[in-house]
Amino acid sequence: MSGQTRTLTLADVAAAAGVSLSTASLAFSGNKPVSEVTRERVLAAAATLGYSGPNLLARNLRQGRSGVVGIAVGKLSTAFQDPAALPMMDAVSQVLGSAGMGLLLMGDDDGHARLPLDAVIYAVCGRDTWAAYDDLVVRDVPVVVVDGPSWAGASLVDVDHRAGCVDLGAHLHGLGHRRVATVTLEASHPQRERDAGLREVFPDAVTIGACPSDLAAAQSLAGTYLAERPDVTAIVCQSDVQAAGVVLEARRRGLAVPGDLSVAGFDGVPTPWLDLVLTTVVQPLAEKGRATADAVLKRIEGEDVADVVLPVELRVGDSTGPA
Amino acid sequence: MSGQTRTLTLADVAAAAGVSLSTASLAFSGNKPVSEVTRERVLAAAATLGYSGPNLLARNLRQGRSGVVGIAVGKLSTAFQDPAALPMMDAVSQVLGSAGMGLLLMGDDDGHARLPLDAVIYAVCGRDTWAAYDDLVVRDVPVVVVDGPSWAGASLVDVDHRAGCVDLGAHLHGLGHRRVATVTLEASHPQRERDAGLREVFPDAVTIGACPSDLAAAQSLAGTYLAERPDVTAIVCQSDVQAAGVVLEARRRGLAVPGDLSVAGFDGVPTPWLDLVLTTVVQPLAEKGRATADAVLKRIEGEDVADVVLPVELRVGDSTGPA
DNA sequence: GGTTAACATCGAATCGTTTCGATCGAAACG
DNA sequence: CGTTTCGATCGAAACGATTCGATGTTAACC
Repeated sequence: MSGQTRTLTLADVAAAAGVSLSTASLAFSGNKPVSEVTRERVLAAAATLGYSGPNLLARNLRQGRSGVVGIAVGKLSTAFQDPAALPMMDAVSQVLGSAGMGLLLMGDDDGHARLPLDAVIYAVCGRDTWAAYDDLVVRDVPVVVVDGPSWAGASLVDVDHRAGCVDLGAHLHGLGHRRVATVTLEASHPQRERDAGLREVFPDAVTIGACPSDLAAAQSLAGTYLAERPDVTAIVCQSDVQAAGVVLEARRRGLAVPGDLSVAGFDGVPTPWLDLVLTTVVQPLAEKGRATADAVLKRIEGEDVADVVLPVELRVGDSTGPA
Repeated sequence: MSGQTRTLTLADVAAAAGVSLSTASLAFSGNKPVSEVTRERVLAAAATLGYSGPNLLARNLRQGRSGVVGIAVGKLSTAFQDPAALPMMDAVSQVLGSAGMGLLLMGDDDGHARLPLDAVIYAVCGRDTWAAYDDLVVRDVPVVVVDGPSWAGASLVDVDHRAGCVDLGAHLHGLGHRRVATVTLEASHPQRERDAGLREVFPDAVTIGACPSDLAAAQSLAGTYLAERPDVTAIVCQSDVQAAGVVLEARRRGLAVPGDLSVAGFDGVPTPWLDLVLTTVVQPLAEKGRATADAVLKRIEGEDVADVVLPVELRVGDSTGPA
């Protein structure tokens, strides 16, 4: 009544219920059996007092974990624009969520060093985020890296970029293509692996250039290249979005796809701006996310985790045809 | 050497440095002045022992805050597919980040009730997330709602959807349009406001239907409508993505935009799949994000925050013309 | 009927800081 | 020179739970 109402604690509830502090704690957490009648008495007392449950910060301190996993994604808006990122993040969030943990976005910029994270995922990892990595190692925070490269002390979840591109190359070679060009991503582990895979089949593939997974960027890149009327019969892109851009641009210039030019992508994401099925390498995105989350949870429990490399699958669509 | 190395605490550092625990704490936090020589002695001791800084969970408990702000976004992949969401999130993350706070994604599904959040943002708030809202109120967690509706106890950040649509309607009316149709979003506060605004100018506007902010969905919706060869001269969409879909579909059916049909959108986001500038209502997305983050920070400090309604701006592009 | 086992409850220790209030010496002031 | 002020340091009290080990109490078993 008079004066500031002090914060309610579990001790207050215990007193009101006529049980010990420890019993009240058990009534809430259920970590050890409590008789039904006592539990109800405690919960009733809590309801009467208006106690809204154990203080989570106190629990965190005692248990030595925060329940929060960070995910480094570089610049937010860039990272999420990649349609391949979303299904993965979705799966991660779902698995962690059902384990009672939350996913915290870590931009490049800011001082997340001050947040108590139970683990960190390096997903669309820019070079910039590596600095923070050392700090995590010092603080013994488990790290899981998605899409390589492998770091000391970090667990790895990856897909077999290389094999996928080999398959794709073989497919094109089988169709009779001999002169192919490629649109790549900016330098990164997946970029290097995919390129290497393609070059196992076509060592002399022409690199048109690198650009982000962005429709307009790929379109303009393809535009300047196609303007020179090159004699390639196929263009392999390192993402479906790029491939879509190339298809649109080719058509704009009067080239039939796949009649005059075959185009292939990577990822296996929806391409709503195309009316054909893209030939591409399909990543198991959701599974990648789940594997990542599983690795995180295991690492938090202190278990060792073997690196994971998931298989990919070539999907032959309508965007590739005989040379 | 022998045995498990116990966790290092600030007390160990203090002892090694020959100062009191409280002084050691101050040396790290800088919350009160400490002589230069003592600070260095403490930091040196910490470095020698391999102490990686004060335990953040303990600090959180003591200070009564976690440094984490939740953001409710419904299903992750859906929320982030909306290009209008990203610049806002980006701004939120940036402002919070520079205040040393982190942004935690809250999906519909899971038990984020167990995480100690300092505040929660309801952004792309589905009906589903409301249940959790009551819980937040009980626990006295500040809530900021973006894009309405206003809830008891929550701060509000919004843009003037209604006025924007009135302006847009006036623009079309000025061009001579009298029969217009509209593509709306699923029921939500912005949806209702935008519709109401349009109907201030065109009370009899035909509702084509509702769909998510998704190119393909809008395209198919527009397709079935345009197939009936309606006599409308303009279609107003509640998002730019929808508008882009309508433009593409109209052209596919041989209608010139804006010659035969004017099309307008809402948001002011890039539409890379169009070669024209969309007439639209431009939201100040980054500012919306900043305002949201500011409100969050103030509410955490216990300050009261006035609701914010940001102005929008009509951008006349090439997708609308005389009726 | 005596020995175990299982269960419910309790008291006390612990998690590792931050921060309040007091102390002490030195500098500033009139 | 006596008094105030200030800065640096310290000891002790929070912060609010979880959990270990101990203590009765009752049920089960041969």
